[in-house]
Amino acid sequence: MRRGHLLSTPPYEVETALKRLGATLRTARLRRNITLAEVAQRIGASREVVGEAEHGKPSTSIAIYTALLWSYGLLDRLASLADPATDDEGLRLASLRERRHASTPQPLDDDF
Amino acid sequence: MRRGHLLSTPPYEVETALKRLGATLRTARLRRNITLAEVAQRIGASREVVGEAEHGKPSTSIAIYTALLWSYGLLDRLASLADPATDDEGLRLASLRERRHASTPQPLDDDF
DNA sequence: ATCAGATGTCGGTTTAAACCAACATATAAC
DNA sequence: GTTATATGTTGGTTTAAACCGACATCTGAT
Repeated sequence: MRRGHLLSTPPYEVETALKRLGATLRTARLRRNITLAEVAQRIGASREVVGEAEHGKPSTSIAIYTALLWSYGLLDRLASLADPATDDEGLRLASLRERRHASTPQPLDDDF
Repeated sequence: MRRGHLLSTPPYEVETALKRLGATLRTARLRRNITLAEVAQRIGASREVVGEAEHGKPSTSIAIYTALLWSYGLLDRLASLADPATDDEGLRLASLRERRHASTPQPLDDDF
């Protein structure tokens, strides 16, 4: 590849976090006693990519990871990953100034 | 595309969760008063893909999302998304039987 | 050791992600 | 209004993700 280096060689912490996430996804699946092929079919993906997600492959789409969480009933935690209410650093900064000079053309449809 | 439908048309809950995640990532960035171009450069990606992540694009690689969390100091939460210790359903099942018939060829290197 | 099931891997095809540059639009400040 | 900055969008290129089939390997049980 050699274009953006992010996908091939992400920061070490990112790589590590993804490996851990993958391992937890594998544990969740095994506990539910289903195979790679079975979850793959459920979420509409191939068996290989699910295996890659469980290995924490960085270049795999977030849809795969998310669909796995969904199939295990663990989806609710995802959306609150960067939850503004618990983003301490962000809260500190927000209290100073919410934003100096930015543009938010479409209010980034918050209708969910 | 039309091959796997997951990337183009994920389950509604998945789509929604990703949009919410994207919105929180945008909030986190704005609070830190940095631009798309700036975070993009920091994490080694293009400005466009960061914008897409903030819109919750499902087909974007998890590396982008993860690197954003990392740059905001919010990475620690990711790995515990499917944390076996708090996977209630998984715990229930695990107490019954840890696994009937599976294979874990390489112990999925847990060295982190 | 054998057998069956699960997972890993390889080769080849299709599709599109990620990139880049340039331009369009929107917002904020003046 | 104008200007400056940020974000959105478009077109084109490169690279590889995701797919599929077949085969290899590993594990667990017999």
